[in-house]
Amino acid sequence: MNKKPSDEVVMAWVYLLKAQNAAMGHVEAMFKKGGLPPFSWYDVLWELEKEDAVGLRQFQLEERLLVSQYGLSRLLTRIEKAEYVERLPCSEDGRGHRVVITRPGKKIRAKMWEVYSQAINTAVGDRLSDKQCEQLKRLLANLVD
Amino acid sequence: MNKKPSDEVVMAWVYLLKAQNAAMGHVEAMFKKGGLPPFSWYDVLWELEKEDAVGLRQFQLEERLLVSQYGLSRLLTRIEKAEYVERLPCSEDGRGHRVVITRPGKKIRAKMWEVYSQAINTAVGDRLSDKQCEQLKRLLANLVD
DNA sequence: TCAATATATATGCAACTGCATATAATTGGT
DNA sequence: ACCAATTATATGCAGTTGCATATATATTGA
Repeated sequence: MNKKPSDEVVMAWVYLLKAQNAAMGHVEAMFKKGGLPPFSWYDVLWELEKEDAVGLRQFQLEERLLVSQYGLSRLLTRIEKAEYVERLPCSEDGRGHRVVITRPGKKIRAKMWEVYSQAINTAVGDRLSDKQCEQLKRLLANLVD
Repeated sequence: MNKKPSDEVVMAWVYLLKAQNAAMGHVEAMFKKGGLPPFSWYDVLWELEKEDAVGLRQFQLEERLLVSQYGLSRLLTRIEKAEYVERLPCSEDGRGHRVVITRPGKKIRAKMWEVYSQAINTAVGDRLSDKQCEQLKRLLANLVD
């Protein structure tokens, strides 16, 4: 026999959905208003920029991001079409490639961060103190595997 | 000049995304494993079941749920095709209709809740105490308009 | 060495979403 | 009563996703 979740648990779940929805709404609205690429491009570009010229294999990116294998494959195809990343042949493994950010890619990432950081402030920073954010992070961390 | 978000704010944002992703992953996996309709159907059925025979106008449902107008319109079309809801003509407003849950709809909602409630336990209840859930809810409530 | 298995990535298809706009009915002002 | 503006809902289209599977290369064990 399975235990029913307490009201507290259910409400936490409900507010997790609501909060994520609201916060993501702010961020996406500001991205669109800024005429920027979709939100999902940011994380890819940022992970790649941190590796600079070396880049990352696709499966490494996959580990770092919240995206499926095929989702990433197609996401990269789109970002590549916009010339913000390149898929370079990979000498040590013929199946894959190294994905690297381009110079325009770095440029747009910086531009996106301008908007993104402000959006995070709108969605979170203006609503919670640093102390509360720290507390929130600690609680949420328990929900992540 | 715009203020940069503090590290605490950024980390709270990051963990909001991660936690939502992980928690939703658990729920969707369990729904799929149970051969149940998509997750999004649940809230619709539940809101309607609470109104029983009276039902709700589409715009009322829209206010209660986290879904766009056209998203809801098509969601209802799909749920209606499965015969879990009906769109009845509306005497007092010829533009719309009353949406009501059917008997099979109530049946499947109950079945979905069996799985859903367990999934919420897996995603949240097994990971946070009631006190922590309460705290989490309070913090997240600040992020919702 | 070679077949079996595992890994890295891509893709056809169907379902779902956003955006803009369409359609239809209601309301308000004159 | 009439027309403009507003409200309720639907839909064409293009873009995005999940699922299952395909393709290609690498690795392992006999």
